[in-house]
Amino acid sequence: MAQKPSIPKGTRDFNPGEVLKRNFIIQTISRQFERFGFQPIETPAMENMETLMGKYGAEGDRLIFKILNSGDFLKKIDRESLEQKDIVQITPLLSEKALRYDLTVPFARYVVMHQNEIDFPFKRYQIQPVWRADRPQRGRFREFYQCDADVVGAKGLVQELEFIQLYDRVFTDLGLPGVVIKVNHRKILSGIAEVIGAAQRLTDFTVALDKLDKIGPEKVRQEMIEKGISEGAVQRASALFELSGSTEAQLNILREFLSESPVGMQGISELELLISQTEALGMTGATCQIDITLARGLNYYTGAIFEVSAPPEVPMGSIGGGGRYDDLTGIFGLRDVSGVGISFGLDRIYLVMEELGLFPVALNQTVEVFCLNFGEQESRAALKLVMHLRDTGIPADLYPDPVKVAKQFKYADKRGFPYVILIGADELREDQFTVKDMKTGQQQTYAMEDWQTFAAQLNA
RNA sequence: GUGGUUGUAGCUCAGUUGGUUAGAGCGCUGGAUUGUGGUUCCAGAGGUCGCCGGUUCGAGCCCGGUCUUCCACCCCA
Repeated sequence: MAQKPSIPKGTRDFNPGEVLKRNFIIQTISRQFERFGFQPIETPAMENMETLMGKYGAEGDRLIFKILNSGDFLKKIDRESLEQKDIVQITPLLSEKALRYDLTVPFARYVVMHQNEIDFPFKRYQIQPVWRADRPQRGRFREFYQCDADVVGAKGLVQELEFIQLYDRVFTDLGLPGVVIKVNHRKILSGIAEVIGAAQRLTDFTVALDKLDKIGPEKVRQEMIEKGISEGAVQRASALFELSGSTEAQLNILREFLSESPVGMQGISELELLISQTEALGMTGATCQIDITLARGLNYYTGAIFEVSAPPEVPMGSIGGGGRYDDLTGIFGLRDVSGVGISFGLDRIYLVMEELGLFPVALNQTVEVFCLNFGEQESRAALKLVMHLRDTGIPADLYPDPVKVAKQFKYADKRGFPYVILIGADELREDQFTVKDMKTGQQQTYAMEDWQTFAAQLNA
């Protein structure tokens, strides 16, 4: 009995039209990555459990897909640990591999393992799927693609500057308007926490602050207090909740607020430099603005942080993010390697572009010339012509069976082929071929030896 | 992980207070002078109503479970 086929929750099939559009995005991104000097690498879908666990916080560990060991793994587990039902204790015995959760941690592992072959500073890009055991929602999948570019072994602020330019160029090439690149600096956040006396609760503070534009100042205050930040501290921070105005004005207020915090002041001067340099360089489409509420959950960031929001008319959350992490490879034993990186969320960019109708229409027309099949003799002549066209670089195809002409035309129409070639008994006899323009319906006959004339017209 | 939501033909959906052989549009297949598609006309195929169990004389409809979809949290691309 046939079973009804299905695929796991949060995963998708991609049909030909979708793949062409996804490839368009991937090609646009990777072209710019290469133009900016990044080199491609790939890493395995699965990593050792220890490589991933503990890198994304307690919440992240829960979302890592674990791979069940092969063989009689239950034999190794004693009755006692089974009966205790302690997941944390038993998991390492059941599973020693997991699907990668992002591309940054595998990259850090890669850098450490290949440190002797790598010429630093190393600029790499990587476009591969990642997996998260999240609950699927719109723009949220359990299998999705990240497009990452990172530099390791470079401390200068010029890298951050380059990443803002890279974001700008990619979104310009994609034709996605209204993209805003929000920047902040982890040291500013540390400084604020320090000044208000909540340095111990930096993560709780930033996570709550990050929600400001979503839930409003009142709820943010509430959440901070619930997380154990003192009312006095929250009160002091409140002054920053309504921070607005020009970049200049915001920085001035921050400078005053953080004057007692050397760390905070350092963050301000870096951010200020970044913004002014970006303005000096100019952008081709996107805009760049300071957002001190931008926090980004991943706690390995230590310097500038970026986040790219979808255009306001499409509710989608962020379509990219990144930042500087001073010690990502430290946990794998390689100290003092500073890194900066950004990521593009392919699947969300796809949804945004689809919603706004921004994909070039020409993408789905793969085959340009389609030859009908009138029988054995005729199709042999047709195939010869098709091969000539293919060798000229024109995508051409031949219907495989000599079925009814109406059926072949119907097929050509549905596939959207712009030109149909007929070589029937008449054409074969006269050594000719007839071309039908499917849009206008007009037909023209060429001598077989003049096929290059036809090919030249297509390319014109 | 918490709370809610959805599931009927390939697709989009109807289906009255539980009551005979479950419908529509689109799509699909075939036909309307065997070398002409996208428009028209005619005919046809296609469903164990997500799955498992329960209530009932009787369940697409009620109840429980499960999977799936989408949404809000959490978190994030």
